[in-house]
Amino acid sequence: MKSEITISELAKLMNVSVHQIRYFEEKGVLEPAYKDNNQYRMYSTEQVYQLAHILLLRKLGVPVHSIKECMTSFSADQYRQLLQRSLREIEGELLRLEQLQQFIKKVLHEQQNSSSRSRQYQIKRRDTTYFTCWIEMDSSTILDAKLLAEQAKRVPNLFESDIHYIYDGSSIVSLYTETQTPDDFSLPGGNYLSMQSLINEENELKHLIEQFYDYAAAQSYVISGPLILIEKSYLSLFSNNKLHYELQVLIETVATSEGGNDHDYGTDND
DNA sequence: GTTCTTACA
DNA sequence: TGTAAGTA
Repeated sequence: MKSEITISELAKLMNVSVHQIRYFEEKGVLEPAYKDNNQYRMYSTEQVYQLAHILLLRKLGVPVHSIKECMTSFSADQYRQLLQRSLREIEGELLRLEQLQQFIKKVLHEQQNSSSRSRQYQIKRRDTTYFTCWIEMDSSTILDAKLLAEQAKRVPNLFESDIHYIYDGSSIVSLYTETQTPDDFSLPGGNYLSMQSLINEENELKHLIEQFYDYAAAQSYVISGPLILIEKSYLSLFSNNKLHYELQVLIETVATSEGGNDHDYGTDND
C-alpha cells in the first residue's frame, strides 16, 4: 500500500477540484511527489501542506501566478504585510456589506411604511439634517439623462438615497442628498408636515403640491421654510416603476392643540 | 472506474 | 473554473 495519494484523493481531502490542482501545477506552484507508471500524479503529506498554503494565499487574494514567488522568496515580514493588507481589504468589504444591509433594512421598512400609509398626512419630527448639493437647476428645466450625466456631482449610490428637492421660492431648485456633517445646506429640526404619495407621471406633481398646501391651509398650519420634495426611487422597485415622493414642509408648532391630537407623530425618520 | 490531455465557454 | 471528449 502506497503512502501517497492520487489527485482525486487530494482534491477531496482539501476540498478543491481536481482541475484546480492540475492548474496549480501548470502554473508551477504545486508539483506532485512523483508520477506513477501510469502517469498518475501522486501526492505526499508535503504536497498536502503546500496546497494548504497555496489555498490560504489564494484566500488572501494572491493571484496564482505570483504564489510561487511568495512561497520561494517571501520573508516573515513580507507575509505579515500581506496579511495586514488583506485584513484592511476585508474590513472594507465588511463595511460595504454592512452598508448594503442597512440599505436593505431601510427599503423594507420604508416599503412597509409607504404601502400602508399612501396619501396619508403625518407630522414628522425631524432633527437638524445636513445636505450635500449634487445638482442645481432652473425649476423649468427637465432633468434628463444628459443633464444628469453632465452636471451632477458624483454621489455614490445616488439612487439608493433619498433625493431631496428643495424649492425655496426662487426659480432655482436644488437637489440634495443627506450627509452626517454640515455641508452645502441644512434643514432645522422641528415638526414637518409630511405626505407620501405614489404617482405615475412627473406632471402629477404640481397637483400633489397644491393638494398638500391646501391641506396645510385647511388645518391652519403655519408653514415656514422651503418645500421639500423627497424622491425615493428605490421604492419604485415594488410598484411597477411608479414614482415615490414625499412632500415635507416645516410647520410652526401650534399652541392651541396641546395634548389631544389625532396625528401620527411617527419618529420614523432616518 | 480513474486519470490524463486538450479544448472551449 | 467547470465541463466534455477521447485515451490509456
